[in-house]
Order: sequence, then C-alpha cells, then structure tokens
Amino acid sequence: MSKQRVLTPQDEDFPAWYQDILNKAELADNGPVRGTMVIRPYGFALWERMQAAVNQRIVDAGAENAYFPLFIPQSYLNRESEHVEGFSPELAVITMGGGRELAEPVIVRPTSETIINAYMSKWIQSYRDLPFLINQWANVVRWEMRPRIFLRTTEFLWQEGHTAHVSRQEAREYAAKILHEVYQDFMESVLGIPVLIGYKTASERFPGAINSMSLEAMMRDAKALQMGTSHELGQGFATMFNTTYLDAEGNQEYVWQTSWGVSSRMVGGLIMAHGDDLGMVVPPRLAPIQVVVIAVRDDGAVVEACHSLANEMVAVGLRVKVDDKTGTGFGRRCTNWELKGVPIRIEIGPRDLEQQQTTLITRMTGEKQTVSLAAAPQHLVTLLEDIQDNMLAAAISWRDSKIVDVVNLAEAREASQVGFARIAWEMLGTQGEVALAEDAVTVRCLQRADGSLPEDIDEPNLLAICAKSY
RNA sequence: CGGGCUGUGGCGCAGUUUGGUCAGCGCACCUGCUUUGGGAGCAGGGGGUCGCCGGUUCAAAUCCGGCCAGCCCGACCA
Repeated sequence: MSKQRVLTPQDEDFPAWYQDILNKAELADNGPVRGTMVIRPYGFALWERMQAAVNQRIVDAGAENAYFPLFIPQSYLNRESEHVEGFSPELAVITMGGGRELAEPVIVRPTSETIINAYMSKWIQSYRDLPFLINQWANVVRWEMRPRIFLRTTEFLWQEGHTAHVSRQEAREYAAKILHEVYQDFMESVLGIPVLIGYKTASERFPGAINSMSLEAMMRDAKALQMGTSHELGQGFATMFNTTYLDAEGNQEYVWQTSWGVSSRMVGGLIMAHGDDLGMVVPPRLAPIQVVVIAVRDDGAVVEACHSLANEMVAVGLRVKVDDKTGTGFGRRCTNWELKGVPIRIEIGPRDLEQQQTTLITRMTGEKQTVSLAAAPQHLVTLLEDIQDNMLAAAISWRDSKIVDVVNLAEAREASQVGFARIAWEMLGTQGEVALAEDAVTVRCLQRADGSLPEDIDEPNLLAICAKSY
C-alpha cells in the first residue's frame, strides 16, 4: 500500500500527462473517426457547468438563444471571399443525400456567420430592430490535421454569438463587452484562469473579420491556449448577404456585425491550467462535485455518518458526493477523486467518529485538517470560497513569473521557448512575427502596456505577447 | 501532401532477425477468502480469426507481394 505513480509527471512528458488524465479521470475517449471525441459523463459535467455560467452571462449581455441548421449551402460560404478561403481547407462537404448526388453540395457548419446572416437580412428591416443580438449553442466541424481531445477536435461543441448594430462603434463596443463581461469574467471568476486580452495580428485574424480579440491563458507547460475570441466583422458579411436596415432618415444602410465564441476547448484549458502530477484541480465554482465524503471502511455507523454529513452540506448549498464503495481500497478511492480534481475530500473513519470529527483534505494544497462534524458544513462554505480565490491568485503569480519583457527578436525567440515573451509591437513587426513562426512561436495578441484592450490594432505603443501555443 | 515509424485480448507491450509447445506478459476485468486511515494480498478464472487479402511451405504473428489503418515530425486552426 505504498504511494505509486499514477500519471506521467508533467516535467517528464506534458502531453503524456494530459493523455493520462483524460483516461484516468474518465473525461473523454477518442471517437472512431479520427479527430472526433467521446465526452464521458465527468468531462461533460464540467462542460455543462461551463455552459450554464457562460450562458447566464450571455443572457445578461442581452443576447437571446436560437438554433440554426447544421447544414449550410455551399454557395453561402462562397459569398464572403476571405471567409471561404480561410475555411475551405477544413470543411466537411456532403455531396450525397438520399442515395443520390446533390445538386448543390452541403457544408457541415464550421461556424455560422453565413447562414445566420441569411436570416438576419430577412428579419432586420429597420433601425428599430437593432441591435440584433443572438446566440446559439451548437456543434461545429472543422477537419483537423492534428487533433487533440478537447483542444483541437474535428467536431467540437461551442457557443457562437452573432450580432448586428447600427454603427461600427457600437459593434466594437459590444464585441469588447462580450470579451470582458462574459468571457474574461467567466474565466477568471469561475475557472480561476487568468487571461491576457488583446487583438490578433492580421495573420491570426478570423477569416472575414476586420478585427479579432482573444483571451489567452498560460498552461502549466508555459504554452498559450486561446480560450475564446470575439470578432468585429465590419460590413463584409452584411454586404454579401444584403443585411440592411432603414435608418431614421429613410436611408438603406448595411449593419455592422460581431461574432464571438468559446468552445469545449476550455475543458482542455481547465485541465492544463490547474492540473498537477496528481491530476486535475477543479475550482470550486465550477466543480460538479465540490466535496467528496469518503467512508474509510465498511462500517454501518461510518457510512451512516457520511450520508448524514453529506445531507447537511447539501442543505447549505454544496455539491456533494458520498463515496461508500468500501469494496475498493481506501487509497485507490482517494487517488481517483484526486485525479478528478474534487476541491475537498472529507474522510470519515471509526477514529473520526469516536471524536465526532472528520479529516478534511484540500486538493489544491494537499493540506489536511481536522474539523468537528457539527462545524464542517459551514466551514466548507468559506473554505471553498478561499480555494476559489487562491487558485486564481496562484495561477496569476505563476503565469506572471513566466512572462519576460524583451527588447529584440533574439530575446523574444529565446523567452518564448520557456514562457511568454512581451515585446514592443513596433519593434517586432510583421517581419518579426514571420521570423518567430520558424520556431513555432506566434504573436498571441497585441495589448497595451497596462494589459488593457487597445482601441484598434494600429494604436501606437502596443505590446506583443509571443508564445508557443496549442 | 513530403520525411520517420507502427499495426498482437479493453489499455500498454514482448515475440518477427533464426518459420515448428509463442498465443504470452503487465495493467484492467470476473470469483473467493483475507483486507480497508494513501492506487491492497493470495488463489482461481474469462477474454485475442496476431490490421486485411493473396502467395510460399508439411507448417506463418514470424518469409514474400499488395492493400488498409494509425502514430510522430513539417504548411492551416475555437
């Protein structure tokens, strides 16, 4: 009964560590078609909780949910030239249906700007219909060369918001609002993952957008992960789909649009941003299970005490699971809950019961403490809040320790191998961006020196965040 | 699409060079007993047309030919 290695250590082989977690924490499996994934119940529970928190914020931002078809006429994509050029290499195209060749091939949506525009143009008539704010939760398909579960799969789950506004200014502000009030707030306050925000460079921009904003997080191997994007689409789609409205002066005008999304990739980000060599570490606000109560041994009184304590905890609003599967060894069960990253583990054994107490272990720190059964529920409520705050604080300080300010290309190249390099965009420039690409380093985003979002990409004195990424 | 590699129970692999008690190991799974405060021990057990097709041979996981699939490295991506 000694402690043995469960996962490949992160230092030894980070991708292997990630794979091990997917399997051992029962998060997901590969699907039979390359690039597809099966999301298992625990992995899906994480996603569902993300959905609920993001959806609430989207609704608060004024957008309404709707649903558009999975199949899009090929001709729709062809209307916006940059859009179709950007996506055509990764499209799944259906040419057969009902046993016959189709007159016009059908695209499996890689994103829905086109089909949503087709309907916006129908529904929007007057400036009184604006802003038009809509969102859908859906699956999309982008044929991927190098898939990795959650991070880059051929089919993935996401939310895509699409809006139409009377002015460029209003559209820009709304895209920024989503970035800050929906995405950044969700990621930092629920996921406990700090993000750097900024504009994508022209080469990293969404196909068809005039500007793309992104949220970039640092994983435990110091690589970057784009956690979400919010785009300013300008009037390109509106022009091609004739999405117009009549303004107060009686003029026919094109709308200004945005689109924005976060995906099941965030599950991968959660794993890689907080995980350690024992498994996942899930922040309390997200955790499907916040507390697991483990019956140490098969003893009627012990099991009963576990359930009774669990009931009290549920009564104060906690999400609790009782593990009374005493047929499985104690150590094994502890390990399994650690792998799943449950924030707090409570052990109740005969010795605890004699003292009317319980042993409480915090997943994030491994810290053990003894708490009386009577005080446990209330104690847990505050402890979970502390853990949530501590996880974000720890992630921020760790990330900041891996960001290096540099002044030239050579330094940027070097620093990007072991963290994020921050360099004046005027210094780096598009040529520097191309040079960095040789080392698989990209400019993740452009931001102001204080980390805030610039007015636009041409604003002077911007900083480029450079890193290797997923 | 260019370069390197691999296909053997659910997973990870050995065996292939030197055809013949090689259908085997670890983990997982099932049964029983003992266990249970950090991945338990012992005993027993189930499960594989050795990627597919063809060829050589008395005999093929092993040799030959073809096909298929997958992995890793390079150009695109939430």
